[in-house]
Amino acid sequence: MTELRPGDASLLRKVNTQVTLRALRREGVTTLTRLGRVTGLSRQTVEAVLDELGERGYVRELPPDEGVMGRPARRFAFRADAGHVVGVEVGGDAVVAALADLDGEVIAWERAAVSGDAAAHERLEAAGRTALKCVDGAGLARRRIWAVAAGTPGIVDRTGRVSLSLTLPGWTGVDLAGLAGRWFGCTALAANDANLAALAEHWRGSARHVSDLVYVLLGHRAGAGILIGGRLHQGRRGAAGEIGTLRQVGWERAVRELVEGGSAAEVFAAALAGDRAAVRRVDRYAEQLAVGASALALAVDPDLLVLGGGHARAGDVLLDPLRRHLAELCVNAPEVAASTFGDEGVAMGAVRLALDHVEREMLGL
Amino acid sequence: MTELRPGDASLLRKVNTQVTLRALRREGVTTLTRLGRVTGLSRQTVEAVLDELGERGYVRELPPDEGVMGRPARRFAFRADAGHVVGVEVGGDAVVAALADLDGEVIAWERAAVSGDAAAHERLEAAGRTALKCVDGAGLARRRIWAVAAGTPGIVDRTGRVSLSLTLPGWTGVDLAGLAGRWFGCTALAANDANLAALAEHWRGSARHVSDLVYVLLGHRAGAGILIGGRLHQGRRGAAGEIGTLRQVGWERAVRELVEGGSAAEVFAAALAGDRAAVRRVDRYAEQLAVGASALALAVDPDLLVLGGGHARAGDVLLDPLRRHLAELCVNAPEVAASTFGDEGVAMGAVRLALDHVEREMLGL
DNA sequence: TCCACTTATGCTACAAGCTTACTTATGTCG
DNA sequence: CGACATAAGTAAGCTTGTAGCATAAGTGGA
Repeated sequence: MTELRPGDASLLRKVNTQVTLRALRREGVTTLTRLGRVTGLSRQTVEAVLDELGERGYVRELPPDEGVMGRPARRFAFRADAGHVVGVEVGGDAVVAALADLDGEVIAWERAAVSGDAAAHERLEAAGRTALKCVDGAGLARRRIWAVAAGTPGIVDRTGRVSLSLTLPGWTGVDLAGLAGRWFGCTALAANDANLAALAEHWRGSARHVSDLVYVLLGHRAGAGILIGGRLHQGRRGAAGEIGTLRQVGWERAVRELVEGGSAAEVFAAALAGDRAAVRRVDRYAEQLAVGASALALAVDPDLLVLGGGHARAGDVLLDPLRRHLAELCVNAPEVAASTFGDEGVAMGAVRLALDHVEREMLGL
Repeated sequence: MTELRPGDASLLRKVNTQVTLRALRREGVTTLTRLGRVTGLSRQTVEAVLDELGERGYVRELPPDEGVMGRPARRFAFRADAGHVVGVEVGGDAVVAALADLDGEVIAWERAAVSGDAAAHERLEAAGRTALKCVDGAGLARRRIWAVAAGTPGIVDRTGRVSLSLTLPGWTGVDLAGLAGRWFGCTALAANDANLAALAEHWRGSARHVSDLVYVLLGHRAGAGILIGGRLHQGRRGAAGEIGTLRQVGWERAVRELVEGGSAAEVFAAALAGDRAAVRRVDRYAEQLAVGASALALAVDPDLLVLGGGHARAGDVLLDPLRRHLAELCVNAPEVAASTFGDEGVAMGAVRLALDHVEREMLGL
């Protein structure tokens, strides 16, 4: 269970700092008195906390509002530009980097194509170059980056090493987090791409008001990420959700079969237009996906199943047959929704992961 | 995420009460000074906390030790007999009740046979009777029971209602927690049997030092329970782990096929003796189980897979082929262990669930 | 029997953090 | 320019915590 430490008075301050900071960020620009009301803390306490946060650079005082009754209130705001994070997707055929401030507002995107059979060092170099370009292009000093996170296909262990990659050449064994740390000389994290995309959906996507979530990433390959209690569940070796590798489930084969008759986009378009053969092909794909998806759904019993990745852009052409097949297989199938992010989900999730780390640090563990 | 409340000084006291209580229970009979050292709190604080706990009846002061150097130290002990809980398994063909004190030491067991096709009200009556007999037989006043928990096959929702039972007649829709609450007029909880057995293994069984765990219950029917981060994961509707119902997995059929040639115990015994046909039969059973087990393992990537229920008593005769088939199916299969509890696992888990509730209450939220 | 030694207790002083109540400052509005 | 509204500032007091030191209550040996 959770380790529990004895608390002295400073613990109180930590808790109340956390409470105040959250309220301030939720409310936006706010007055002292209002913060007191909202948090349930006394004005004095809020003031003391804000002073401290101001000294540390996280909070700024604004000039008082004019034209209102009574003595002008002191106004405060969270300094979202106090620090920044970078989230990177290191994918099979592209690298996507996002630069974001502490509010998670993305300031700049940067993309680069990478060959599917590029060697590991080429892929890494492309990732680093793209991340740096993203920051430099935004005119931000590199030392302003507090954390970096990277997402990539394959199994990534807790230290951020790729412990197994079946799709990218030479990728197994790469210490992705370790190498990403050198880009800006800051802490770096790495995780499986589907896991990060799940995080993004929970943060700002289709799964905002949900606590247990299964995310299925469909594209050149299929993978899954799991959130339980709003937190990433990675498993002992980071392999949680890798059910697609089970032979009986056969996601790999399903993807291959789908694109036998042309590109996936073409098949979906034809099905949408009413082409019988394409409809059957999509239905067959959905049926095969449903086997793995229902296994995940039955194992986890999530509040929501989100479909993301390239194929999810097909929308209901794919989702409706999938829902049908799921209902056949599951006792009570979960709701199914499409991802709200396009091909930016993984990078967004990486931003969220980096922010999680920064926010923990910000308050001293 | 977790709701975060502002803290005043009383929060500190709560935290330190928790810390002190845990240390006291871990150490057994202990002196004031020692508790201070162990917890990292000052002796004064520990004393104040212990005074309070003494008044509430949770802690007792013992006469000082004799024959040691120096001034005799005041000695304290947790009063495990301050309250009691009852854990009940309401199974297909039997009811098992356990009475335990606050340390989780079982004071009395009580069992009763129930017909597999008994009506719901008969089964409930048998359960109530058994629970009451267990307490009465131990000479304990019924009002000393602070909480009851019950485990049963089928899907049990968060309120403790059986929302789906495929094996017990009339069982679907029974408000098990609500009815169990009347036995002793105290709070009552209910959950799926495999979930509770998983809890028991993590508490005092094979999974003590593990945080993510999949428990597979094998007997007349097959079910699974999942622990993540040491906590029960029940899912949206309490159906997490119900992968056995997936047709492709076919646990129900596997169980049927195993016992075609005689009772399960006979088949396992024959296999152990070297009977070729029995060995093949067990291997086939293991192979079929492995499909579902590997799906769970790939979905959750647990630290450990525990096998329990009647068939797990077969031991390595069943476990070894299962390990073999799992290794074939999983990228990196988890370790597999047999349950340490016989047919008492579910009731033990129910005891743990009830204790969890009591311990939360003991400290005020 | 008595005295030195050991160890824990009891007491006092004080610091951190939070709250409440009251006074004062600084605007707007008629 | 005075009344009113609103929030800031100030001071006292409570709870909970820690630290240091004198004191109590045993053991053990001369």
